[in-house]
Amino acid sequence: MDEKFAFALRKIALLGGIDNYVAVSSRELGDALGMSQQSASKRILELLDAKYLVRDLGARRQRIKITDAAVEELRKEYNEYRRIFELTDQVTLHGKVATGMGEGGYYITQKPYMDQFFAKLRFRPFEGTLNVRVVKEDLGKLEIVKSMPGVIIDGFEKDGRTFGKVTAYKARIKNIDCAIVVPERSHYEDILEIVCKYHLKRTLSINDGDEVDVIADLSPLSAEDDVS
Amino acid sequence: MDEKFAFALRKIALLGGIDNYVAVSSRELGDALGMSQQSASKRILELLDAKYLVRDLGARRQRIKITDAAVEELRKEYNEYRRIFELTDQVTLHGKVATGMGEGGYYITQKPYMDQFFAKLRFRPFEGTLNVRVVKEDLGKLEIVKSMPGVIIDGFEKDGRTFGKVTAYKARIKNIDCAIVVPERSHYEDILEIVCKYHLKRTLSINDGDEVDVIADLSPLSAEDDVS
DNA sequence: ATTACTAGTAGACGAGTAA
DNA sequence: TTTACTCGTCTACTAGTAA
Repeated sequence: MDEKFAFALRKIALLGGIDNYVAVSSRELGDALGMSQQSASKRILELLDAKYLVRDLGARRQRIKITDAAVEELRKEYNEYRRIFELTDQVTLHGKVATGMGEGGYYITQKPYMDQFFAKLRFRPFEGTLNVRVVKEDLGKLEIVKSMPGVIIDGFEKDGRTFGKVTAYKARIKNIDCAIVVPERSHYEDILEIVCKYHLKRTLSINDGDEVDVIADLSPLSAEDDVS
Repeated sequence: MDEKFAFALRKIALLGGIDNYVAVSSRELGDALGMSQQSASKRILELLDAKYLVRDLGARRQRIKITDAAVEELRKEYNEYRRIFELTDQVTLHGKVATGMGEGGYYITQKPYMDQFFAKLRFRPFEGTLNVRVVKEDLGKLEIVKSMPGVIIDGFEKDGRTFGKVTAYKARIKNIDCAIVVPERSHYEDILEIVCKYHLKRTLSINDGDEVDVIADLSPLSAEDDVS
């Protein structure tokens, strides 16, 4: 997204246009943005065109509201600031062990994935992933983790089927090294898929529904050290 | 600050240039900013000129670092995002009762101040302010409070002496209504000066060094309702 | 009051290139 | 390889003004 859009959307959000329609004239917005009424008017039209803003153009005063797509973009910037000011080198994600769909395990145990895991993360995953449903309050932290570079596990083709690229992030559960794996096109936004050389449920004596803390390692250096 | 500066500084901070010199070529920065090497080079020169960046121009690779002034600007934007995504209508500031310098009380009991307090906040302050030193972790929240409009108490002149503008923010301590007052040019960055119609120390039985929570009211509407 | 068009201008950007 | 100059283009802005 264009940075000037983010700037305008942020100011509109501060004026209250994030979950309600708010009456903001182009002059007022211009003042908030440090620009002329004309330019603010144009900016509003651009934001409407980009579907970042919806408007209720009344007779006297327009009322505007930020769309979900715009909130998402703003949250990305917010997460950048959190990375700058809040986070050190690790993030704790709290969640509940979810009933695995099993499918994740099928994917990850494909040999090309396994070989890359061993080369890049130095362990061969146990055949099966632990699924953790992250609590709502920590979804923002999860977004931050996903915004990090991580370790890229390349995709491949086999028997005419495409296995997509996967990003892995070093992590720990109760001091056991593991990795959070995020398929290129993951559908479950709040589910962590975790791979480990051990059978985590057995090793840690945890069952579906138990609460766990997953500590994701964010230090970029640790992900970079290559096979010697 | 120019928004394009903030954008560049944010990306440099994410690349690690916030508390260390970091090697970032103009091409790398250009990639991060979605612009050409030439433009990124120019942006760096502009930031150096504006004292938002310092540089160690080595033979092969330049190393850059963000200045404190730039961090301050970034923190302002961070606080805007916190207001958007974190805060509801109140902020709790934790701190310790500090030994009052007494001077705050002298200022606030000036009649022109007192009259405005009564007109705008509906109470006459007890002659004396309660000083609370906010814990380090809550200084960010304090900045957010100060970034809100608040209630403006106009300055005045008396006997050739200038009494500056003061901003007041509605607040509560242990359910007693009070106000945080911030002189236009306040020197103590971590000290809250609190005024109340009661003698707070006596009423609440608190002494220097005691820990207190000050709940600042951020809802903009409550500050706007005028004298009827 | 508003919103938003047109026209003119300043400045932001990238290509080419030097050091 | 770097950084950063000049220069041409194009875009983003404001002023004037209409509706």
